[in-house]
Amino acid sequence: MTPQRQLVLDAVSELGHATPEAVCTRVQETAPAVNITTVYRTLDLLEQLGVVKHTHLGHGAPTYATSEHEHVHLVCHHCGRVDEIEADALDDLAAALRRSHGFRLDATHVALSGACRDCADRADAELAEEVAP
Amino acid sequence: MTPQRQLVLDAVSELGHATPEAVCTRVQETAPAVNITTVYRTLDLLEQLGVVKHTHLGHGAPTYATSEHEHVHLVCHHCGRVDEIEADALDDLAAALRRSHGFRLDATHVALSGACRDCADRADAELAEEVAP
DNA sequence: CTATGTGCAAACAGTTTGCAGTTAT
DNA sequence: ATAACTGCAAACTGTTTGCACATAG
Repeated sequence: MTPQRQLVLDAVSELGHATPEAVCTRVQETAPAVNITTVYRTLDLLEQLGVVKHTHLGHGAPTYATSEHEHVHLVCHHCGRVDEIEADALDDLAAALRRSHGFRLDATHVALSGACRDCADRADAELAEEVAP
Repeated sequence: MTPQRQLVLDAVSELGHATPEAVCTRVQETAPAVNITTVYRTLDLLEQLGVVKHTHLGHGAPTYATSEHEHVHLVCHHCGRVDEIEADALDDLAAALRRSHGFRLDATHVALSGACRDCADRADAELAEEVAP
């Protein structure tokens, strides 16, 4: 465990979900020479070791978090807001997919996409306005 | 509707889910001068018009399909295999998320990640071998 | 003639790779 | 001295942007 690796792990722990870029920026606050290449390599390594996991929240860069920090993400594709829910919220679906298709769902790896409450409400309001202006 | 746009739409229809690159390659078979920039712009346009939709199947480029072609995707993060299931398989989950979080799920926009039957079975077999070699 | 569409080159973000220098063992 | 780790530069994929030219209404 080199100093760089410790710093990367610390950064992931402190930041919650963070992109490699964000981790790098954080690490560079205390060790400016650390290169983004090292961050990528270290994140890969830590993931192989099972210490961190990455999640795809959407189009952009993935985010890394410590492995304890496991939940399903709901991302709003209007405003980008990210909510977290308990992983067991998808247990029924996972069981059904396994039964019907032999598919073993990894619910935490990819976020669910949709509209958050606020954006859904706003869309409804705008729709109502068009109908009766 | 310019010739380029028609070609892009045709390519999307014929290819099923295709990345912008793949669409471009297909279009260039009949119109070699068409640029990938035009493909991107046209796909955006067709999506605004509601004619096509894109889905994120994983890390790489998104795939485009005609809007009729709506289903949920199951991608295996071991072998990359993509299965399609009916969109209503997630209706219960969608209802639950809406009730509990006001979140309106768009089940078709992002694929569900996991292990397909073959890869799951193979992983099980390897695990058994380690225990009793 | 004005708006729209196109192609090209260049930029961009995110990520990976090759290589040389460094450090630990 | 051998292996592992790091930093840097360069490549790479996927995507967007600015600009000049062409076309159509």
